[in-house]
Amino acid sequence: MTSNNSAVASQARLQQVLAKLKERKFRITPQRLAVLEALVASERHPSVDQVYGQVKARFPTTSLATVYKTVALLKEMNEVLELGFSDVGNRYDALRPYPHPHVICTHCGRILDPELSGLEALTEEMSRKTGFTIVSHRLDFYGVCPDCRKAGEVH
Amino acid sequence: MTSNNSAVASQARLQQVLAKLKERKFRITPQRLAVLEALVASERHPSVDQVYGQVKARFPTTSLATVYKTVALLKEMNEVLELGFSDVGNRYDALRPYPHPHVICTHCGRILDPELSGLEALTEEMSRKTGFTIVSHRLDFYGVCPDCRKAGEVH
DNA sequence: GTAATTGCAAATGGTTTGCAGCATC
DNA sequence: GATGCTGCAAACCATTTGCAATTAC
Repeated sequence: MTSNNSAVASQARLQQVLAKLKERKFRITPQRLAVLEALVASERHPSVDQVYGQVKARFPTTSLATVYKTVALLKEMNEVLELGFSDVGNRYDALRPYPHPHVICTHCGRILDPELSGLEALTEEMSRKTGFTIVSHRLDFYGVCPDCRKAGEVH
Repeated sequence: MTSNNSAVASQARLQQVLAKLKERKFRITPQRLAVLEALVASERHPSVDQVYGQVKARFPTTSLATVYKTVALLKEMNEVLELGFSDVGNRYDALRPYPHPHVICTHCGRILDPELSGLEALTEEMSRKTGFTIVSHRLDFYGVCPDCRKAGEVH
């Protein structure tokens, strides 16, 4: 069921982004479509290289530069969220292209997107204490996921 | 007073890091000392290039590579916090080398380090909802600081 | 004296760019 | 048919690395 749900969700998201591209009179080329599909198909916050790998499987002539250009275009349209990690480089989230919290497992690299109810209060506290008008944020937690912890305990 | 206080604080911090270097039998070269002093003197979360600039003013022969190597050493010793920004590159904080929240003004680039009381609760919520053991985090808010907002209103 | 550190120059790796040819609209 | 897009190769830029000469201990 989960896989069906996310397949449906990514289909909807794909159509949404395609509509915005057309609206802005950008062309829907096969390469662009493939990049978009790869981005939207994954909950995994893929890297450009991972996207490139998937795209090349279907369109072997596709170049890495085209993937970069498409990602840059989507970034500019605010249709993809870029997550820069100094150790592991840039990751992308085209399903939720707005700031949201992440938890990253430092052992297996998995990234989850939990909902946190306390974030608004924290933003408010920040704004009150500094006088800043807060526009955006980045919140990542690092730790060990239950699976990796279990695996570690065995030894 | 504020400038005196921070001068005292950075002196103390400098001695602390020097002690740890000696303890680990690392040599205190003039270049290393200058890099350390530059790092510790600034509340501004400087880049490697900015540190290099300051160091070169006192030791013109110093190379950029040496600055990188010193920063890498301090990073490995957990005596400096690296803040990677995908747009503006890496910034360093040797005064508070542990995870803590930041607010970045998207207009003037200023970075503040406020204390947030609600962060522990949020970490706890995250841990409870995902089952992760949380080890570390990264929390940045982006917005406009009071000064820049005022400047903007004038026009 | 010896092992660590420096400084140089070359290498690296992820990303961007210029441009000729091609494909979408 | 015109304009935008692709793919290639070269350019970029921050960071890292190899190594001979230097220096802290």
